[in-house]
Amino acid sequence: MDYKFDNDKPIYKQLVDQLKLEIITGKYKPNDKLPSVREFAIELKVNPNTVQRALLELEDSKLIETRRTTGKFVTDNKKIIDNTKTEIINNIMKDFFNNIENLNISNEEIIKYIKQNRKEK
Amino acid sequence: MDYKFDNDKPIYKQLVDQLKLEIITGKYKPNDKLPSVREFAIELKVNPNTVQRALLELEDSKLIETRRTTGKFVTDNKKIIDNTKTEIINNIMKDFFNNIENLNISNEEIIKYIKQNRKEK
Amino acid sequence: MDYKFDNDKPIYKQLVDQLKLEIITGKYKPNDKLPSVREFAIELKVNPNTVQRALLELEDSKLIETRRTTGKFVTDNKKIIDNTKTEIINNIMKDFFNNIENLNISNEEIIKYIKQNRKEK
Amino acid sequence: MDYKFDNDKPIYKQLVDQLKLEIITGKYKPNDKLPSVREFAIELKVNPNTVQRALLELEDSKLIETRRTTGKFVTDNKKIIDNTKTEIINNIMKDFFNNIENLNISNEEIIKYIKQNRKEK
DNA sequence: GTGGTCTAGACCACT
DNA sequence: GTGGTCTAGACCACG
Repeated sequence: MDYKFDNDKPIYKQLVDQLKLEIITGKYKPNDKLPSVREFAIELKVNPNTVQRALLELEDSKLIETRRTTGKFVTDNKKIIDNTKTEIINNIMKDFFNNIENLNISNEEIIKYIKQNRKEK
Repeated sequence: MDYKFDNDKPIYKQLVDQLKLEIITGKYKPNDKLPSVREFAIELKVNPNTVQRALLELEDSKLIETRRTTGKFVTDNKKIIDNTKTEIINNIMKDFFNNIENLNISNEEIIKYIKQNRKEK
Repeated sequence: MDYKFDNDKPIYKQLVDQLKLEIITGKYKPNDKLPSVREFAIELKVNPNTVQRALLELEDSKLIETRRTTGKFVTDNKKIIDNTKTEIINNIMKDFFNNIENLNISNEEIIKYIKQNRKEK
Repeated sequence: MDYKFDNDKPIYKQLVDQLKLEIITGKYKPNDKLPSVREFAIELKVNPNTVQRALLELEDSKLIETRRTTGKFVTDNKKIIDNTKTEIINNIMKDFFNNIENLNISNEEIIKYIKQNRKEK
């Protein structure tokens, strides 16, 4: 795992996004134990508080839960994970639609652009 | 014209984006005179410094130019406007591709989503 | 018996409260023998140290006593049990009064709320 | 205003509760500007980060909003404030009911206790 | 060893 | 001057 942070967004927010992604794509599975705050901090070379803040946000969104003194775990509620995934996709699409809204571009043109420029894996 | 600003982005940057859009979509045409900084400020209910900063950035990108004592005008260089448009579109698409990059979504699915959810005007 | 612990309070404290309740409500009667630390630990799926700590606190409050080599027993001093009960009730009421203290709610309203929402058994 | 913090709860949480109360009881009114983070910190003799954390939580619950560079303001959405008030009351009552649930106390007894012990203002 | 909280102090962008 | 972020480092309760 190799995270690089850019300067446009707060690190903790990038971390939230990154971890969300890893949970909804199954890299971290339900009930998996996350690395401890300290381990994360060392691995990512950031301050433990920064990690803590990111994990707090994930916990608020119910994607992870803290079991006292034993660590933090990915939720076992798959519905929450699925909902999160749908929500993320919808947000991405909504942002995208907003961005091109005023540019008078047809769906045809967008689709053409995608086919020409996006390589699938 | 009724702008609302959100708190996530600097106002001046939102202003830059808005004005860029109005130039490349032809709402402001080449050689049009822009409202004065003061007028903008009153209309948008923002600090004149904020307007000033936005216009400065537009001037840097050559989309507008200051003609001494008479005001600020949209460039008459259509190529610059066209390039800006292309650049904006490319950026939007790039951001979009980045956002969905790790979600394992095929082009097919994206196209389907667009057809189902984006209404053209 | 099926205990679930929440993460806001220390487990041992939740255990103390639970056991206190079972003593003052007569589920465990005076002179009853308690399960051993080990049995408790298995039944509740917690660390034996946690059980130990809870029982220690109960012993401090005189509600249970250790008889060497034979185990731990609920006190036979009914006055202690009664006092504990009164104390618990007073604490609950005191907390409750504190909580609503600044909300400008009259006794009338509280009583009405109770009548409407609390079903007795 | 004179806050004292106890040691049972995190300071930031006590601050959240305190401010919530002051908002729902109208001590801070809709659209009021809150003292700045730094002012709060000095007044309460805590670290600005602690204040920041509390205000963040209030913002999450929509009770306050941040207007960039100008400060933090009580929401102008009275519905949110009302809902918060109802929610707080319900939580207090729910906790109370839970606490006395196993004690076999009748509504009559509770009401009598309240009448005897709670002095209204 | 685990997370939670707090402090002190710094730097930054924005207006 | 305003809030936002981050670091370094400390202490605590819990199990």
